[in-house]
Amino acid sequence: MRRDSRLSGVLHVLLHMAEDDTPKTSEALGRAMCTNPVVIRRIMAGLRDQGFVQSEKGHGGGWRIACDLNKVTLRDIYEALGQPEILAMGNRTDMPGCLVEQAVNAALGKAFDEAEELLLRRFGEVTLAMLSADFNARFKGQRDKFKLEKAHDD
Amino acid sequence: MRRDSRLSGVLHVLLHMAEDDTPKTSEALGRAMCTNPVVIRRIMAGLRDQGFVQSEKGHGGGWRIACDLNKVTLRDIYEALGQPEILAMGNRTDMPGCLVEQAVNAALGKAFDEAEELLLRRFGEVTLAMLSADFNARFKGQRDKFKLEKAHDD
DNA sequence: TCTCATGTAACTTCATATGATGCGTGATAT
DNA sequence: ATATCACGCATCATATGAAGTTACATGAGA
Repeated sequence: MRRDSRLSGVLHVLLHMAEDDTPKTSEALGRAMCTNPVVIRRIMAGLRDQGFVQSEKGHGGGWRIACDLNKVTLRDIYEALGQPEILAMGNRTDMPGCLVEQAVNAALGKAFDEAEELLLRRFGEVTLAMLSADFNARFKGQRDKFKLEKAHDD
Repeated sequence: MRRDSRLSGVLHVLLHMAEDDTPKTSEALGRAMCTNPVVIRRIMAGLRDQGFVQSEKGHGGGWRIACDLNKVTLRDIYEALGQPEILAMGNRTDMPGCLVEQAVNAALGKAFDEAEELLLRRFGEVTLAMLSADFNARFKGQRDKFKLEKAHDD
């Protein structure tokens, strides 16, 4: 079962966009994501419709953040992507009248629902601003490490 | 994203097998599951290797339960299937060195791990005996309902 | 020894996600 | 004005993996 990495990908793009306010073309974002510009547009379409990003045509056009990073959570982005499937497993439904199947699906379905709910709850607890802050902390950490290494060279 | 229903399917088969101790052929189980006998064998192979079921060749052969239903949980069956993917989503890993990707994957990965862990924990809490009991309760319920309806006809 | 049933490997569909192409529309620079 | 740039979108191509199918070998019992 191949895993869907659109959410991971679009967050990657958003964080790159968050670093400065200049519009980024689909082509540039596609290069950064090792994918096709059309795929970028396809993914971003949902976010644009929800007002999280905006796009401009023509010279100097491209994509730009259009929301408060403190207000938008991973769950919002997940939903803007069209709520892709979370679980790779599911219930059989070939024989809805079969009591065996009903018993099995009841037990599995409960576990599935709980896991999905937990994941969405966690998504709802993380804002884009938190992600961006984490990135900047990592960036600072790496820079300091680099400085330290350089200091040792002196 | 098409959902994997092997776990649901194999539990269905096991519950049918649990109803009586006569061997069931792959062909009969395949009919009950609307699938091919070879698919049944393929799925059951893992359970056989773990000793949860046993198969016999030749006349009167087929599949039979070979474990204590009280001791075996959904998690055991899940593992006997080869631990199929639980989540349909995952992290991008195209650019492991990218700090943005690290930040994104850290946040998502934590949520993913928690959801998977919860699901497996729930699986571990349900035994095959519980499923079978639930089925029998449903069966009794339906029979009583049927009796009641019949009583009204009189 | 004939039939039945599993054990496997190899092959064929089939569904779906992703990538690619082409053309239309609007915005900006010259 | 018009040439260029960038998105919008429909459509087609490709790749991947699960499920289904076929074929044949092996072993057990009638």
